[in-house]
Amino acid sequence: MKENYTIKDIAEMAGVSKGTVDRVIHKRGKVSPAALEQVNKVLDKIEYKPNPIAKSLKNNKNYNISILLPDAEADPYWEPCYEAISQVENEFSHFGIKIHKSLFKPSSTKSFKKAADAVIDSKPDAILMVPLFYKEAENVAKRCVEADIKIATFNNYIKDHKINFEIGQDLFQSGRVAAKLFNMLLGKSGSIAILHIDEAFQNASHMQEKERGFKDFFNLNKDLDFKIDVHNLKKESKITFDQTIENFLKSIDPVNGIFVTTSKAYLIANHIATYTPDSVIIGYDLVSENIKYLEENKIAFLIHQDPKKQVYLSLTNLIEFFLFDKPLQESVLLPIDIINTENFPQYLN
Amino acid sequence: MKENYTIKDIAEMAGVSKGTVDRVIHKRGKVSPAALEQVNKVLDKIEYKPNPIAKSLKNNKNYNISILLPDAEADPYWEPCYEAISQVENEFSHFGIKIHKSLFKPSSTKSFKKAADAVIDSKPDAILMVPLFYKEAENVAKRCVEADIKIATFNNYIKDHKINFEIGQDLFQSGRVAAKLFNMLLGKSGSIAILHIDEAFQNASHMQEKERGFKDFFNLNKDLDFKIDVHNLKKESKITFDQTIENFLKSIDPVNGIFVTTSKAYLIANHIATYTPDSVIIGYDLVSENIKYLEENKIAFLIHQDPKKQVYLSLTNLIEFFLFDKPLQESVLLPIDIINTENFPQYLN
DNA sequence: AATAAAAATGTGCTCGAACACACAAAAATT
DNA sequence: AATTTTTGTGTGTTCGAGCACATTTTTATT
Repeated sequence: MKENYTIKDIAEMAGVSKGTVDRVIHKRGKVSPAALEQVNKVLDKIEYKPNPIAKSLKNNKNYNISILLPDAEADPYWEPCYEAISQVENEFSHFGIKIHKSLFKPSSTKSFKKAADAVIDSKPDAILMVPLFYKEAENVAKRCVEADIKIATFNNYIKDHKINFEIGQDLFQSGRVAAKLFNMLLGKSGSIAILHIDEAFQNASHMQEKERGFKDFFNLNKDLDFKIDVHNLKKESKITFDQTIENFLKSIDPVNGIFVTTSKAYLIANHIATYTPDSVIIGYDLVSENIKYLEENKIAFLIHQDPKKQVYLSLTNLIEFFLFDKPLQESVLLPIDIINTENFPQYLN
Repeated sequence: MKENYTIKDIAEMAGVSKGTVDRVIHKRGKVSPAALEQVNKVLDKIEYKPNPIAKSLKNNKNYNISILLPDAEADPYWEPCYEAISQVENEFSHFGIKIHKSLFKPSSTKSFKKAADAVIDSKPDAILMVPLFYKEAENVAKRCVEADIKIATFNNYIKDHKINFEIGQDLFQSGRVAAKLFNMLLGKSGSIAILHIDEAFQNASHMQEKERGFKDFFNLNKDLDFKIDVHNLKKESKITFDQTIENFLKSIDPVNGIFVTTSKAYLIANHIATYTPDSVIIGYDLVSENIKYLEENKIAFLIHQDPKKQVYLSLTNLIEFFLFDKPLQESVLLPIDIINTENFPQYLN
């Protein structure tokens, strides 16, 4: 019963030509009521879905996808995204897919705007971007809709109905994951410092989400008694980032746990032995310095946001939409991976 | 430079007809040395890869893939595999892909053999199987090669070069992951019971691998001092499985940790409060009973083997191989996911 | 040199969808 | 009733690869 019918099959069954069937399917009119009924009768009986491969061949278009993402020179967190891009390029270049990478400085709104302008001007079929800057990203989305460019985001969410595909992690929940881990490691009480460490703070919303989730966990578990302090750390002028961190650690009382909401946990781990040796550190992201300290047991856990997978899935979703009409899943939430010394290698591929 | 050339393009560039180019590419002979040189000169200059979509359309074959897997009635661990199958069926039925599910009893070699015989007789294009029974699975692989059927495995590995695609987890390493988690939760010393709980033990190799990894971790960390005991538990006749467990717990001294190498951790968690209330339990797999006890904090962590993803990736790999000549990655290792109360929902999709 | 055999080369069709275009039938206009 | 206009219908081509078959060219044989 579940065969794959062709237009020709339907034409024969309805006693008309394939041209007529085609007009009915695409609602192009110029069909007599009698013929329409004949064809619809057949279409009701069977389940027709055009052969996606034939459709794609006929279409025979090249698709350009532009990716707007931060320069990994500024932050190695983005490095795995580049790998995903190369991988997708290799897999799909012979399907007529061209991918163009456009970098901006994660600390500069201006740099984002400039890159975005150029990318939109080049009129690609789709743009995949990291919407670090809310307002500016919204503006890009708006202009994409106007220019009939599909727009997708990864890493961050901007709650904007214009986005055709978005992928990322539930940051609030990832804060809760970290909280639970501390709870298991430290028991029913203790002191924890939440550290927001970043060069710049234009885009602080993701840290705040993690903080909210983290606190939420401890607030809802009434039998837990934790003292939680929040600190914002950014690079001070004149001294190095590392020295900024050192000064901070000198200034606080030792704590049982340190939750670093960014990928900069290694900056803390570097000095932990000296200033607060018994603190348990939980941080984010499998950047090489973090892994180094994880292996030295100076970082207890890392939470993995899998930027590579985010890019890979974004691109393949867009490509399969273009080539084979696969519907775009609007919003995808990736698992919140808990990483220790023993399972990190498998996440690096 | 990086354009997608067609056979027609090459024919023009070489000053021959597309038929000749085709013969050169497919090494079908009947080409004069002069023409061969002309065409090869062009082929060296450009990078030709036939349009996979056109190739697929021309080919226009239906592919049958059979899956040989345990009945989820016997063990709910396999349930997510069924979801993956439905999902792939929906996504690819219009590409001419047909999937046939064939179930066997995980406790019965005979049942596996019988199902395998029927499946091989039906001569599908590929068979995806769970090679629970080493010898029998090897035999299936051999017969598949003879019958020109692609053969893939998931969940377990049988070290057999005949397998075209295999996917699973590094079980030794997953034992180490569990060990590290106990280390973090229990500190530098303590007592841990390794429990192999299963109805039957024909296929005990995966438990032993986990045990080996687990012990390996503690052996290599000389500053740790843990007493580790191993217990095999299977259903005794006359009494229920649950009572078997209860009797066992009654019989042992309380331990600090319990490592369950199968998906049966819930059977232990059920009685933990009564017999060894301070034991930390780590088990495998997101079956619903396990999740229930995870949420009640009776199970500390679960390790996720993602059977659904295994099936999904196996099938899509085979399909893309058939449809678009994508090379089969021979051996895939999936990440070892650490699950707690806060991150399990994202893994269930 | 004429003919047969072999080798090389080009043409044309197929896969299924999509659409342009030619043609036929019905309806509207003189 | 003869014509133009509108509406409906079928045919043919395209996308690129792959292969069957026809045709041409070269080589071998009488």
